[in-house]
Amino acid sequence: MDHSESKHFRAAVTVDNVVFGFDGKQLKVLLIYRGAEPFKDRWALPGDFVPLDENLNQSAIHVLRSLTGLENIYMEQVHAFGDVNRHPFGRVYTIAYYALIKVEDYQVQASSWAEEAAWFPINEVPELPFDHVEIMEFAKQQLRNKIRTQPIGFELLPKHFTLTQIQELYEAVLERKFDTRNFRKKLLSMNLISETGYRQTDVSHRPAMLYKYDTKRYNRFLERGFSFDI
Amino acid sequence: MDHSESKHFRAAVTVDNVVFGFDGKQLKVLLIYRGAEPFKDRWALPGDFVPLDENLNQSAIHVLRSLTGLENIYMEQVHAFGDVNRHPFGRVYTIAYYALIKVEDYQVQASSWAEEAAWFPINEVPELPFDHVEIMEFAKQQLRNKIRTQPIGFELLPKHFTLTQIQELYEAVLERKFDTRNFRKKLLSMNLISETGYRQTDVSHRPAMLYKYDTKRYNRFLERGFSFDI
DNA sequence: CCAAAAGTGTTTAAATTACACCCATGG
DNA sequence: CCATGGGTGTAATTTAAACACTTTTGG
Repeated sequence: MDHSESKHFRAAVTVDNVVFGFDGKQLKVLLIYRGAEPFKDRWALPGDFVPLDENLNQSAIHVLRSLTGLENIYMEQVHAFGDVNRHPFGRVYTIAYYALIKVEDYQVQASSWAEEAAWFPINEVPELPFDHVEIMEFAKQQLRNKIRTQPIGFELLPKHFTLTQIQELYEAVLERKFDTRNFRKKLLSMNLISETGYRQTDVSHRPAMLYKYDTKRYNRFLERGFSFDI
Repeated sequence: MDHSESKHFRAAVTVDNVVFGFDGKQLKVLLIYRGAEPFKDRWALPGDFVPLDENLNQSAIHVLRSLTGLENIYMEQVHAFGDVNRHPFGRVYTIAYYALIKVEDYQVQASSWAEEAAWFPINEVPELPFDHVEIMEFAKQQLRNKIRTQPIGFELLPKHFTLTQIQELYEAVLERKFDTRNFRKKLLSMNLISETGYRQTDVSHRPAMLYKYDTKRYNRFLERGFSFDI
């Protein structure tokens, strides 16, 4: 008996990606201009159907690359959305993923049925189709929870970074300011990062020390979680 | 054009529920004895296909009731699992949910295609089919994360409870002991619970004060999250 | 009066907060 | 020499941790 013909095998599954980008100042989100139905000619989260022969997690990565050109991005699952009428074409579930990347490290290039791909400041996104507003809110909340309990943020900075860069990242994501001294004290006391010995060059002020992070300690923290209550 | 006939609408979606039960001493998980293929005659998480006309979250509740008789249980989504070969019948995604309930408050009764439904101590579960081991681990981890950042646990105790009951719950979930004095100090300082004025009766030792929780403050905490680092 | 669990305070250590000025570079 | 962001320390407060005995009830 071919179970694929049974009454249950009539659903479709998509992935929707919430790619947050940090440009050194503010938090942005990557949207595409849809060149296909439904909701053609609308800005939306980059998402597409999951092929039947592709694993879910893999598909999120592929869909993102296909629509926006972004590659080698670590994405984390957020939540599954499955209301009956969330998609006009039928019963379409979506699994949302999110990532946080450094805007200037990646080249965004719309392709496939995406006509454009562009960054929007997190507080200035256009009206979104489907349940994409809800999805974005979920992802934003998860990003905030994550950044407070996991040492996220290092992997998305350049290999060598300044303490100010990390602080600005945390401030952008959590939408609050930190005291520089206390922030550095806390960050350094975790021994997750160490000086490279190099400094910034060509800046018209005192050049900042460049740091790198300690992969081993970092992974240990990832497993156990930590508390970034500052 | 009937999009439901398109190549993408050939997937099925199930929900799998990880119901943790607390019996006052240890943490258990609810399994069913499968009376249907695949994996007939095996213990497994209570899960089933989501009907095409039912919302995902609703379905988790219905499936649980249908298989185990459990009603009025608050369930939270854990994660979506979607590897290509996770199900022998075809492309079947599953969305995992979890709940934490008090064992003695509910009557478990297998029905539908479940032949039995029973509680297993969390460290003595039989071999599980599908990717149910992975799902359970995910749920366990999420429960632990949750209990440390949200005041979970009150809603699953009786309306009036003793401080010792809460402490035992935390100890069971987090698998560690707490100092009674410090635990109480911390819990009471949050002002989430208050004395009812009543005490235990018919216990052959000093009767404990019964507490209730303050729904308003509780909800405020739920929104903001909190840190239960003790 | 015995058993069993409830209940309670203090001291020490650690973590967090608040806060203001000098430093190094490019132009 | 000016503008710019980098960089640093200490004191006060808050929070967490360790730790042992008395109380109340039923039997």
